[in-house]
Amino acid sequence: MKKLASNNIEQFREDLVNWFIEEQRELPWRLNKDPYRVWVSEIMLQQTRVDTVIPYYERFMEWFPTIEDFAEADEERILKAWEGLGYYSRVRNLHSAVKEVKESYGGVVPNTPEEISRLKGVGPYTAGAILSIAYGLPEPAVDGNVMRVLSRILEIYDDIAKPATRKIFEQAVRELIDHDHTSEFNQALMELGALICTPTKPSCLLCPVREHCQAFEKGLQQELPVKTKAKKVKTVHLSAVVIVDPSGRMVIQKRPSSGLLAGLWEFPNYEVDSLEKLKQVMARDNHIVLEDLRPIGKISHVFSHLIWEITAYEAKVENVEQFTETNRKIAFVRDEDFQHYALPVSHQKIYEAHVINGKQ
DNA sequence: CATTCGTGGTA
DNA sequence: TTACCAAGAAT
Repeated sequence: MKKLASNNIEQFREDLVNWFIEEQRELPWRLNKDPYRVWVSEIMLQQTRVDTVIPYYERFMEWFPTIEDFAEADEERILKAWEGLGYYSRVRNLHSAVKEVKESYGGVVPNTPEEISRLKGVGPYTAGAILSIAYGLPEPAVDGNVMRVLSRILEIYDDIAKPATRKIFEQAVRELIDHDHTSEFNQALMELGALICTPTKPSCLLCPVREHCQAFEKGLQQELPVKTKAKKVKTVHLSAVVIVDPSGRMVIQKRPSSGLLAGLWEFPNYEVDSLEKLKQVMARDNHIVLEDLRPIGKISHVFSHLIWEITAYEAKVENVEQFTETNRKIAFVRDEDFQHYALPVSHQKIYEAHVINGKQ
């Protein structure tokens, strides 16, 4: 790793911060520096694109304008606020942490690294982001953008896929950060990564700090950062069924409170590969006989580490209340109730297939 | 440290 | 179509 010459650090800070002040995007979480608003934005932005987050963030702030509003919300409401964003443990952890701030910190987001890092869902990046953006403290906020940008500027070859590498970049930021403009400096590194110093084909000729960049000087932009490849994911075949009765009620069940898609609702489903096996399993486990059962579609759900290949069925029964399930909460809902439950995208597609099927 | 945790966009 | 990616944290 090369270091910037000490007499150039000051110029680097000035070039970077001035560029950010001039060129930053207008984003809803930049309206003010309310620590709660900054906090929510940082949680939503974890592994999630800015364009995706914007509408979720604006609705979230309408539903829960203050820490008190969110602390008082119930689980179904917070999951509904997050429906479609992914990584649902984020909103459960945020809810737990916000309640903790209300009860233990008088509703004021703590402003020390030790205290803020104790909050659920607040890791090294988010702690640094809130402390530097909302409170002006000179703490590093190292995300994927920052590692990419600084790997190029400082010619750092450490593998950014390795957890230990983050510490290298945190130390670099501690040496570089502008103590008088911590918010702008940290956001500028990320904004530069998003707008100029992109993963492929960076716009170096538009870069405000290319004079300070080792990779630009040596033509190494495409070689950095170093990042090892991820392994490919496995596939699981599922059969899911929309059980509906003459009154229009459907059966949904709540997923466990931890693990994949925790706490979301879904149509009953099993890891079986045929209509007959689905009937057998549901007769055994749910004490319901599905006689009028037919396929309505195939849905693929791609996760980070897993793929579901779902065969969707519709089953017409006399009374959905025949369905029992010992391990999970269940609900019998009509179309007008359906919107109050948060479902994963694949099960929303199953519902769409059911609706389309009914119109034919 | 490696794996688990979503979703939609893009080359 | 495949692979990678996008303001990471918990386990």
